[in-house]
Amino acid sequence: MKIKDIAQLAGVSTATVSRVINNSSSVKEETRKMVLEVIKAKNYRPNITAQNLAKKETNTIGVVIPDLDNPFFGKIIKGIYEKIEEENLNIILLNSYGSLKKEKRVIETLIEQRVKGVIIVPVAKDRFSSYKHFNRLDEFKIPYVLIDREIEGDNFSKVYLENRNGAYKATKYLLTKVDDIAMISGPIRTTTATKRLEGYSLAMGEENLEEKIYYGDYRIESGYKIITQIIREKKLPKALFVANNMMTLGVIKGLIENNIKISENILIFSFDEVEMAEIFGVKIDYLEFDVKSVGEKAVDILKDKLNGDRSRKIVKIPGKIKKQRDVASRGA
Amino acid sequence: MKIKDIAQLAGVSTATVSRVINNSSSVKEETRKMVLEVIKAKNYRPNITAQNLAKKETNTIGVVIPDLDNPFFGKIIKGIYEKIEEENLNIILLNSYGSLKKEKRVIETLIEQRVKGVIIVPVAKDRFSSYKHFNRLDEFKIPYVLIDREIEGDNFSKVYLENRNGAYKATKYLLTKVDDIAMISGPIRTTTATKRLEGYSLAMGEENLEEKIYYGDYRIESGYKIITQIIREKKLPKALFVANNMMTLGVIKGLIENNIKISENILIFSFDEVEMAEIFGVKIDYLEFDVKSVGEKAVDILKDKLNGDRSRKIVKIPGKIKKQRDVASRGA
DNA sequence: ATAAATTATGTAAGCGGTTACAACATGAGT
DNA sequence: ACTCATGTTGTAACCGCTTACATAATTTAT
Repeated sequence: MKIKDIAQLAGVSTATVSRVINNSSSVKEETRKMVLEVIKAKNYRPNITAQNLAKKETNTIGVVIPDLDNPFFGKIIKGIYEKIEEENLNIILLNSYGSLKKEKRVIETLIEQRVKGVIIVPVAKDRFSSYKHFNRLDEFKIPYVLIDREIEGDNFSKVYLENRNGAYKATKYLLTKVDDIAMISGPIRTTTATKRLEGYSLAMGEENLEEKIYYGDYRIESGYKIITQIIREKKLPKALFVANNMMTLGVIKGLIENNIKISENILIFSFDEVEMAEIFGVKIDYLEFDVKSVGEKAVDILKDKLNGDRSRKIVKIPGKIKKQRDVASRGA
Repeated sequence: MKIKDIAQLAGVSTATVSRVINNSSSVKEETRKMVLEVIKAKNYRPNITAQNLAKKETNTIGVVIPDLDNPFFGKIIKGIYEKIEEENLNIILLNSYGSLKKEKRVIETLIEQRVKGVIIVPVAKDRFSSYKHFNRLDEFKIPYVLIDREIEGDNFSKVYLENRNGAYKATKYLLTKVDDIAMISGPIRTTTATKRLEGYSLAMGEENLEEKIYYGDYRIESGYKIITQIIREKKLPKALFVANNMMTLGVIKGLIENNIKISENILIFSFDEVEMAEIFGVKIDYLEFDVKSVGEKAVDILKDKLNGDRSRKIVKIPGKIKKQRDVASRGA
């Protein structure tokens, strides 16, 4: 069942059918109705591939994520989805596996697909390693926006969490409680880690306090190892600012195993949300981000670009300090 | 830059270029090299839309999920992705939001896209409500496979977790420890809940033990409410078999809040994984499923169908009883 | 009533590829 | 040298839809 068949059945030309499908130029009300009836009767659906070819455009945008089953990215995808759904666009989802090589391949795929735009979590930390990929998109005039990870010295449009300021706020908050604050940082080769570290340093510096920094790699085990070592060496600070939620989980595990009471013996602040903590009765504070909005903002920017806006846009998602409800509620 | 341009530059016909791109019929080695050089030099990528139209097929499969940021589905998507990646297929991801109406719309979208196949988590519990959608796919000869949720009395190909037997195994396991086992079931309107309940009943019946069933709705709050009530009424069983991980979290929360020691005062068994438990030092047992393989198997089935296999395929993913490591490891 | 403007429709040329078919070149067999 | 099979290439139709342009039908203005 193609447009020609419908045209024949309705006794009109394919052009007319196309017009009613696309609501483009004027068609007599009577004709329109008739055509619609035939379409309905035959349960006809235009072939989007053909439409796209004829219109020289597609209705899909590419979304590139380094890890498909990470709920953090799930939320971002959700944000993207809800926004583009309204526009009748579709998502084609790709996994970069956090590898530069894969990222490159995946971008070529997106080019072949002639997607309308791209939203991507870049794997590279510095612009040199990934400039070329993104320039390829430029060649094909496919607009894109980077999300979540910053690239040092880039000039791309992007949206990400406020790392520096978030860490600063977090540390400032901790400083209202104690003055002995250590930090478990992410790997310094990542910009997120660097920025978060900067925020911590700034806040500590303002009070002329000594910094104590441990370097992890953003993963659970890393947080676990570090806290275990700290405990062994009996160097427990009054408060610990952990650069991401995964490492926080490792820290929590280590503390629980060693019977150290979180919030009594030590304050824990996680850079981002650890939703499970409350459920398990562990009282930590964290920065709460509207992660979904990362996706939403990215779509907004992409839409602007699709409308010809050539300016560079940067959106930082602000974090909100979230204090765990106190145990008081237990007895209630 | 289109195939014609490449042809011109290489001094051959578009047919020849197409041949080297597709590695279809024989092309003289010399010509092939030359064409490839031009392609490389010009960084040319064929337009897949055009290819698809000409070949009357697409390279995308549709994946419909009811909840984009649920890591459970994330794992399934990952499984699907890894399998289809090898085949040079792409995923177009759609959200049904667990709504029948949305599901219907989304299927029409997939039809318009003329996807090659569909993998979908159906929202309906009974076949009457969703038969029509799926028949639409049949009309367009688009093969599909249902995952995760069973539809009562259907005749579709599908892959899902072993609900009945899993629950049976779980209960049997608990029976080796205690004989006072209550169950928190999911909503009986879902087949998963019904099957899990059956498994529990069967095992209890075999021992002539009394069943004690509470009905929840698969969500955290529901588990929390139920356990709170049980505690208030002082009806705590020796063991509690909870029909899914979300409700288990609610149960854990309630128990912790009430200072009831899990595994000392009560045994908790979750139908599916609660990864966080170990981290937070909570000892529960659960059925472990290779969730990723749900996606993988679905792709296998889809591939068979694409190769013309018209048979109905059903795959049940087996669950493995996972006992939480004992606290012994703490001191070590 | 007639010209001009407007609306409704059809014709046919693309969109960027693939592929059936035909034509030509090459090498083997006799 | 001639025939035939095989390998290589080109021509052009086609995939299903959109749209510029042309034409026909209708309405509006005068």
